[in-house]
Amino acid sequence: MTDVSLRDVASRAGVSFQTVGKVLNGKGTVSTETRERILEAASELGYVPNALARSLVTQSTSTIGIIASDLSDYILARFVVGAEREARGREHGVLIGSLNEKGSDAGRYLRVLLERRVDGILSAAPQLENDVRIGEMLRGSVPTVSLHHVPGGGVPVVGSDHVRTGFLATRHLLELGHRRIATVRGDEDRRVTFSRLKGYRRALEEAGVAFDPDLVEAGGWEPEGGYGATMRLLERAPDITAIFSQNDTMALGVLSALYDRGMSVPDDCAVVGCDDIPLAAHTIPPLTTVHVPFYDTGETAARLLIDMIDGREKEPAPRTLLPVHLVRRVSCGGGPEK
Amino acid sequence: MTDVSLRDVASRAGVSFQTVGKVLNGKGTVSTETRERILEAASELGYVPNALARSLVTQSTSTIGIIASDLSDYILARFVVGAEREARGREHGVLIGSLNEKGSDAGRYLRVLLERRVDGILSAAPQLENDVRIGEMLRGSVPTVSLHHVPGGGVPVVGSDHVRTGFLATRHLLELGHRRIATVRGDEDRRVTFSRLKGYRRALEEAGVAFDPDLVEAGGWEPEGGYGATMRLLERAPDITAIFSQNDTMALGVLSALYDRGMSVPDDCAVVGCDDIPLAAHTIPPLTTVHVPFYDTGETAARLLIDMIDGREKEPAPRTLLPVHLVRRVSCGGGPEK
DNA sequence: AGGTGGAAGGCGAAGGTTCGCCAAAAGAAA
DNA sequence: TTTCTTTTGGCGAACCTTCGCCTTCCACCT
Repeated sequence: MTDVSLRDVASRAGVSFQTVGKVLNGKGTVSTETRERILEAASELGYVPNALARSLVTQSTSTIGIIASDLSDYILARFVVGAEREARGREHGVLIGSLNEKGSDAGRYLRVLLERRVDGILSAAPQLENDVRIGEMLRGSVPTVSLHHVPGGGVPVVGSDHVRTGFLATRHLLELGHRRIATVRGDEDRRVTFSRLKGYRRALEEAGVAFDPDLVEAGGWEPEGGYGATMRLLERAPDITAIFSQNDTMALGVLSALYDRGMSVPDDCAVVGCDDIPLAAHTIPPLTTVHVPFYDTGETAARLLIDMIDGREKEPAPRTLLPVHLVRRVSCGGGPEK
Repeated sequence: MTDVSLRDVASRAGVSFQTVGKVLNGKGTVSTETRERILEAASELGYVPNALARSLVTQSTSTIGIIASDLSDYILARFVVGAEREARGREHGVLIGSLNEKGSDAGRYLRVLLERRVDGILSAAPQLENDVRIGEMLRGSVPTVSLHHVPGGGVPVVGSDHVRTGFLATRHLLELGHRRIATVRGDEDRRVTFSRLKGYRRALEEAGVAFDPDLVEAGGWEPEGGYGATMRLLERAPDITAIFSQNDTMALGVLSALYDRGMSVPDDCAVVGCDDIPLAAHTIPPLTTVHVPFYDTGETAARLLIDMIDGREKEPAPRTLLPVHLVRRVSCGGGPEK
């Protein structure tokens, strides 16, 4: 790994290093003869341009930083993959950091990104949505796009329509004739919980079904929580005929609980999830759910961010919501497709 | 984002920029008085050191590059999270790229990493395990550690003991008294498939059960494949009493197939998976599986890589295998714990 | 008084690029 | 032949650090 520089190539080709630069970047005018001599020298020496030096002078690293929650969460990983692909397609590198659960290392990590002079930042860490300090930092640094709310605003958000997600799931159950529809919700400190709940209530209202707070139970996002919430619901309101789980992961627990209670899905109780993670298609029975376009969201966010960096996008929309749609499978009955 | 440099801080504090450098890096000797003046000026101006310029002179970026498969795969994501956490704990940044399925963009991406002068590379893309050209590139550049085989060798590999994985799963079934044990295997072009198959055969052999090629069926890693493979197995060998699925994802399909055939798990057929992905604990019934420490593997790989970069590790072991262990749940019967 | 030594801080170079500008040579027009 | 234009390629500066070395100043010792 003896680094070979423009100078080395130049001395081998018998020209100045600036001329080599011209050839390699296809700028300026150089005779075909010298050009070939230089190209040959470069390939013989195995020249690899030094992006560091370039960035230093151009004041741009062609790198975006992603601040992410735990990447082993499928949903987050999809965001990131979408964003990374888009960024790479646009000749941008991706510097990534996976935060701890509390997000308490976000400040330090953000600083690392700024030291490395990333051209922009993509925030994909919902645990930061109430963090005022981080919001402040994000607003005041490089161009930023977020996949979640940023306290204080000023940072464009790209996401999906969570209200509609809750609405579609609930309306589907209503259309199938259910009237006692329970919901297993996520954490109270997350906005998405309220949005999906709002969609649930809106659908009930439209159908003229009264909202019953007894039918809402916290499930904490994970299967265990879904299991426990279902058991409590069944205890409290044995007359429910359907459950809307505010994500597919909890729905796994919901299904387990119903199974353990000897209830058949969808006959004794219909279940609808949301997110449409891959194994939703492989639960027993396959889960009807609302598809949320995580990959596209990441892609869109990266596109917007890079447009902002390029200066192509001067007035980014403060919110971009991608559409969601219902995916009918078996857990609600009513046939796989309308 | 008007960048403020050492010079700016210096002129505000009335000293030379080199002195500011000394203070900020805690090197040299500077009087307490000037030090404070400098610190104050730096914080007033919001000085953020420029890692680019530093790297240029120190010839080290404190950055590792990760070449990864699709990050939305849980297993890969765990590797990456482990590696990233370890790297960050050791003050290293992570530049990541998620390859396409074929890995055909690996060459280009590798070049990007080299241009950015990463200090080392972590390869986590099994689709490259037969790619001779990439093997060549990896061997001849910066320090590298791989999570999969690299053609031509010369790159230390960190992984888990796949043979033992297959062995433990199969032995468990044998111990429970099964004799007709089928296995749903992964893709033929992947080494892990052969290793797990080898473990399966070894366990059979130790127990004095003859290997029957009819009991091996390809499942292509995904639930659909596991479903199809199970159906074919049931057709061909209706006397099987247990199935070892070479990953948990396919096991989902195995469970669905058995369910659709009206067979009860574990009474009519026991199922054991491997990998221990989170939802293995939440299938119906909960899946007995072999735990594979993906996070630790990533962590270990990053640790080794950074030790190599530091020069702390001169003769890395060509192979480091982390231990795996059986996790008993319900899908094999025999009680949750021994 | 002469000498020694340490603290404080400045200086110059280097690291590998990009970019604007200038000089020399070559070709075209007069 | 002279002059003008174009092509070709060199030059210097800038980007922001780190690092080794040097100077200055002051205190202390003999």
